[in-house]
Amino acid sequence: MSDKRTMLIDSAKKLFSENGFYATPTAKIAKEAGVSNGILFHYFPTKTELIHAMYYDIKDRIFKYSMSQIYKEATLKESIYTLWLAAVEWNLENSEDFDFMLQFENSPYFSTEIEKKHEYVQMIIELAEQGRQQSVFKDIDPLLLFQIMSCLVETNVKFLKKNTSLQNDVEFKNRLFEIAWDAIRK
Amino acid sequence: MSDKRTMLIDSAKKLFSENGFYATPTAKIAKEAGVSNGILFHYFPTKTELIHAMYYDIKDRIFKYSMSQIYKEATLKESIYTLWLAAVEWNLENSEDFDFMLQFENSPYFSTEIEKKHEYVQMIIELAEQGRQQSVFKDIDPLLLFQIMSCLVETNVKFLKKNTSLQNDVEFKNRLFEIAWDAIRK
DNA sequence: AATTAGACCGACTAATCAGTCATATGTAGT
DNA sequence: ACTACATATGACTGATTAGTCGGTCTAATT
Repeated sequence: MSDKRTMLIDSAKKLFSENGFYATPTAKIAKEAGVSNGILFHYFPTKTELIHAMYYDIKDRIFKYSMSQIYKEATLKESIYTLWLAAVEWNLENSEDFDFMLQFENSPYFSTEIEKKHEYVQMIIELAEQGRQQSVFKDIDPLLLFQIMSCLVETNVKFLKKNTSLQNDVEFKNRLFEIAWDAIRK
Repeated sequence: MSDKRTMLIDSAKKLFSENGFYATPTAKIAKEAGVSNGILFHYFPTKTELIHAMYYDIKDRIFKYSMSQIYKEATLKESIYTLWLAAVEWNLENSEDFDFMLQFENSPYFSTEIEKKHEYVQMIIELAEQGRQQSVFKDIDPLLLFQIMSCLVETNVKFLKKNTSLQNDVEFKNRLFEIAWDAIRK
């Protein structure tokens, strides 16, 4: 994997999260990365392919991080808590990735088919199915449970980004988790 | 309020929800509305102002609809239920408005300052404040409570749009409401 | 030494698009 | 009949931008 390819993705991420991807010319991305315009299209034949590559790159990284946090002997609630916290903290620490994702997932570039394919989503859906069978979660579609958790994480991260003083407040974060937990538990 | 102005907004809504607003040229909007290119800029000096006008137009309409559903003697839970249901049903019935809103609220055109200005948002924030003071809701920022309700409505509408058979299932909708209610109640 | 292939450059182009402008018509007040 | 303003047109423009292309450089292979 080339150095320049990575630098292009990083620059794109930065500029996209600042101005959105429609207001970010490819030429500017190349300039920011300190490479030529032509090399961008050498690695990513179209701007769309660059954007898709970025999406998968981010999902992979958050998945790896989440998996590193989880442990096997945990109860269901503990697992959900760990995953919830991992998602919140990862998104706070990777703010540009978060902004990019928000924009991407609500743009015409995105479809639910793209989303469902990823192993990260599959893993959480399985967990939701488990909790439902054990009568711990409310009796609704596991995909919907996943989407509810996701949208709550999203809302919480947005809120914490605006209220920086609360970002390290463990007690507050626990209260936020209780909201999510009460929503899905029976 | 001119006829053509309304037609421009309607055409823009249709095209934006199909292709997104960056992929929709102003010329196409005018053509779809059956008016000249120039008149678009007579009513909306810039494309951005057209987009903002559409946002306020939609908020106004959902506000009016919600207010028509609510009644004064209702308990707090009843009021929240009515507002939640009104939002879900309105968004289901006004699918193009919903798609536009999703896109807009996650684009660089949008800011929380714009959101907070609207009386619809103000009204719900007040209700949230009320519930918090009465110890019915969890003890968190009313704005956050509003955003949590909004994101849950959003998720529910997205889900119902994909599962058309559930759209008229009152019992299912009640279960969806319980999720939202459990999330915010103490 | 000759060949090849991929990385790399940046000037260039073809197309697109937001917004302008000269012009014209309707219409309401004086 | 005159003024003034809102409504309307559509050809036009200046700026921007995704993607191309002709060509150079380097390093490995034959």
